Amino acid sequence: MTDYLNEYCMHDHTCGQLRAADAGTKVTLTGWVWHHRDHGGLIFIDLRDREGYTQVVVDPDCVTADEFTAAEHSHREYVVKVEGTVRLRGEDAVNPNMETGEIEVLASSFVVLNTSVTPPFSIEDGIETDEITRMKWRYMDLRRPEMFQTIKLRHTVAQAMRAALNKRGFIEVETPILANSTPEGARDYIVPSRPNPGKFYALPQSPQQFKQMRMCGGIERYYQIARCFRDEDLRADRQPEFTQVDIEMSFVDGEDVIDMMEGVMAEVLEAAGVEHPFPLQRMQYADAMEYYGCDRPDIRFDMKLVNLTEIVRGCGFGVFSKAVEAGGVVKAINAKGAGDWSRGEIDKLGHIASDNGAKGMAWIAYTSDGKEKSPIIKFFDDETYAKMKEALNVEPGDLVLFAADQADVANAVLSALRMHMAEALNIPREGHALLWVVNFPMFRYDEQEKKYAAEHHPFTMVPPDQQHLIEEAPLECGSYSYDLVMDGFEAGGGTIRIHNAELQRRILRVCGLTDEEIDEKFGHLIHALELGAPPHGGIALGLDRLVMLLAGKQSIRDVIAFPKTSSASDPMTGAPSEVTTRQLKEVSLRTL
RNA sequence: GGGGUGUUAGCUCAGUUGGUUAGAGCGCCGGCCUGUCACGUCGGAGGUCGCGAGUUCAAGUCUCGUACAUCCCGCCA
Repeated sequence: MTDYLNEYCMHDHTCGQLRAADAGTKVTLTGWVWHHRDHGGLIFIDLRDREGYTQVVVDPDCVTADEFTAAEHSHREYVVKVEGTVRLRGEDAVNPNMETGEIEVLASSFVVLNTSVTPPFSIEDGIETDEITRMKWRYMDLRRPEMFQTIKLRHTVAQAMRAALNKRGFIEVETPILANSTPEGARDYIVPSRPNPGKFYALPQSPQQFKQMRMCGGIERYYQIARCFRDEDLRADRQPEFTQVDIEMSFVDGEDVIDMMEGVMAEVLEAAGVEHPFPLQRMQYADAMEYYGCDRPDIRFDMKLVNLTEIVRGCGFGVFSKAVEAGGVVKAINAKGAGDWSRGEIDKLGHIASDNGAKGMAWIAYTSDGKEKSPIIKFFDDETYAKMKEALNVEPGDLVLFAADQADVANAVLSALRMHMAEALNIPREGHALLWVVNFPMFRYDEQEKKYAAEHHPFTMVPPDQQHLIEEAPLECGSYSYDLVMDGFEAGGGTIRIHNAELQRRILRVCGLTDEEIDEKFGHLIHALELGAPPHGGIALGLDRLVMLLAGKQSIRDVIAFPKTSSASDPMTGAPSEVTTRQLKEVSLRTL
């Protein structure tokens, strides 16, 4: 199966390939010295390449004196070529922990192809070396088997994606990296244009507009594994440059895109060795917010949010009743298994609430020996308290955590607490759970900018029966939108696009753009819509996140061959770095 | 922009109420060793305690500032 790896190169077998059946074969292996065990008169070397490792035995009776000396001095990460004969190990010497553990190669020739200084860290799986050290010597990190497996999984997923899309008539088309700045959305990475002093390109945040143009260009089905750039602060699941599988189709509605995508995902997951039932669950955006407090719920465990607003309306506990009076909500989660936590442990959860904008966090603990502990029980009358307990399905051993605030704050707090408690209580979250979250609102109100902004993006189609709401009641206006959610992460998101120029103008006006700005920034799009744009829609999948989840990694840095640190720098190459005054002058820039 | 945590040998870490010469494991270097596979064994080298101020008779330890890493909030249509 790995035979193709043995063509056009110095070796005729890989280090992961030889088995008992190969005994007696003369072979040539190349690789890195992994472990080196020198017994004085006999040397064992575990020779490693990307396919695995094989024990090489260097016996002074079988090689020249010079070769034996070379083997004695071949320490970690030396690159060597070994010729020798495969032989079965003695019964006592078989190593069941290695795939090639039944055999070893007795060297008849030993050649050092390159030496290595002492590696900065061990090339082993499961190391706890600081990430900046791994990044500074990223090529060393990539030699670790688990890193190769992850990078290979990424390749497998990308190729399965391509194959599935090719089969369905999609055409891969590239779009420009030097593109135009977009007025809304993330901060752009900008690139000065030398022939156009004072003007700049922007690196694309996504190929969104190009793919719509492509539909207007009659391609009908397009995809691209596209690099996207956003100059925003980083997170464990966010890098300044990342990869989207960008997909767009013509003459479709939302159902068509979802159906197509499920077919593609089924094939991708199969290629990645993951079993998952299809069709996928669909959840309304409103339900996701109500029961999970976020638009990307991890449904591998329960602990749903319980809405107590009506039960506590007008109750004696001022924090709750006032929140309701102010138009807010009171919601709670029941963390089963945390009822015996100490007051100190519970109080530590408060920072999660304050991090997410709440003023405080009320709680009631039900100890497993039947006691109730809480600073707030005394404020409730018996009937209210009984109703709360019933709604929360309270049993001994439960810890109930409350949020009383405006709905968005309460949801954010409880969603964060829900994830935290799942982690803290070690609630099983094995395997993967994919679902669609559908029908996002068209707009949200941006408190900072004091204006409406598109929840997904401003090119999203509004259902015909709701288009009258666009100006009348923007926040009540829905959209044809769908996110693919996996294990609590947004793995992808898509919409049906607007293909009517006037509707597009109306949306952009609600987002605060004047007609002049619309013509200036989106004139090309408006023109395209006026010139026979077909109904179209699509989706973009976050390849890094998808692979991160499939590989069971905590960070997308682990699935990107050369990632950046949280300050968007690369410790290996030193990027970003200063440029010469001359370079700046050429692009008509000067430093402050 | 804000908050949390961290920075001590090549790597991972310990370092007490401030007190003599800053330790361990792994790795590295040298010796011995023909069946190991985390080989064993004997010996050795290796430190501006992130950086800069300050307090003190005395700072790895206390204070302030700063850099970097990482997690989170803001931000990410």
